[in-house]
Amino acid sequence: MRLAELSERSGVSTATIKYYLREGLLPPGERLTATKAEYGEEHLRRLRLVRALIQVGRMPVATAREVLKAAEDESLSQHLRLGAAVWALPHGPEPHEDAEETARAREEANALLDQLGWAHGRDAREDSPAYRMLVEAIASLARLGYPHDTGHLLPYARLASELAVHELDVVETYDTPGEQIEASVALTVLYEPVLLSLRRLAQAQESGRRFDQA
Amino acid sequence: MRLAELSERSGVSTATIKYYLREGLLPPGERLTATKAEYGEEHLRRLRLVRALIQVGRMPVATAREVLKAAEDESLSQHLRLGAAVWALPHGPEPHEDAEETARAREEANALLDQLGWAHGRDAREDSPAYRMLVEAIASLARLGYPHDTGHLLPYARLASELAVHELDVVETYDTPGEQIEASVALTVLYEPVLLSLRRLAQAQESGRRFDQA
DNA sequence: AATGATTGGATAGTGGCACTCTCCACACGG
DNA sequence: CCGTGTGGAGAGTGCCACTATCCAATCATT
Repeated sequence: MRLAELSERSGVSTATIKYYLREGLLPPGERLTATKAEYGEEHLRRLRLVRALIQVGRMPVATAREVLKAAEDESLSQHLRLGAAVWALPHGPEPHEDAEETARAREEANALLDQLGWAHGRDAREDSPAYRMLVEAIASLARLGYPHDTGHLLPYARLASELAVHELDVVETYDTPGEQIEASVALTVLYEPVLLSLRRLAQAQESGRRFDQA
Repeated sequence: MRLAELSERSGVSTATIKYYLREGLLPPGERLTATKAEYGEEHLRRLRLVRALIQVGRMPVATAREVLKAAEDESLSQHLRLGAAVWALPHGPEPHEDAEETARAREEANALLDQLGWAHGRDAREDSPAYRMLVEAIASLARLGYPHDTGHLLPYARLASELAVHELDVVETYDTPGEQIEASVALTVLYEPVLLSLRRLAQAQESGRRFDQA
């Protein structure tokens, strides 16, 4: 298929597809002549994945490129490739290293993770964006005087753990490593808005039940 | 305290505080003379909340203003004021109304919510950003051929529901409606990164357990 | 008083980013 | 053989969260 058809089938403008090609998010089509290139179904699929990463996952374009590169890098272990998307997901501001809440938040986070027995990569853990995101969120809660102790956090961690098991089960239904990687990237990113939107709907539901009893 | 002190205590530059004042995110200080204004502890607190909404909650400045306005609007019901932040949280792109997956995603979402008995505001539900976010996420999953049926989504909804109950319990520990509103805004926004980061850490943990068994 | 620094306020500018517009040479189709 | 369409490349656009610059008033110090 030509660029125009790729555009029509994906709902992405040709200008934007050209931009993604330039940025290396999409492999070039097969050049037929100087002015014609052929794109296949896998381009369409890749383009949809890219859109999902960028629009639904709110990932910067440069980051999406890194994720896709890591996912394709066969020299990395399956574990690292699976984690590529998680590592690159947007994660907000870095912790204020000079704030006193940050140090306490870090202790809180470590206590929580230790208690859960999430010892895997304990050394590397503090480098992870997700860890820093957790620390900053806890520090923000602390600054505003809201609860952020292990007791309040544990339910979240327990649920997160359940979800991870469930998600990896889904990933393992795919046969080839390549499919598993792509599934992991897609599910990590796409189930995030599912989870957030359901939480928000549940809050509305519960708040209505308590404060707006009809 | 003066603007400079407010800046120092909050870690936000004076230029940015002035910007927030201009944008109406922060009430003006008490003007003492033509060149002096006095800010109180409540300004500091409000500023920290604003920062949390914008930086941690990734909310646009204009949106944060709306949230805070709604939270203060005493003509609204407690239920609506509690929901202000949820309503305004960033929620990604609007569903492609002309895509066929969207219609099916909408059915899927309705089936799920009906099954959960989340009937509250069923009519208004489709207007809610969270609902549209859910539909778009399901449609994206469908486009990429990943599972998005009620069976897969139910666990997420169940967990979301647990969290909502837990969060509303915390909100109800505050005495005055004003405190409850602020707590609701802050907890909605700040527990979101907590949940996401824990999910990502749990994934890393679980993926390591399965694929990188040491 | 004189004076240099500081304050709050207004305005214009900056930088990052995701596109998007404009050209261009080429080539296919009638 | 010519109008339309194609893919490629570079510059431009629009948005947005700040941020830098001015300015007049006023405070702190001499």
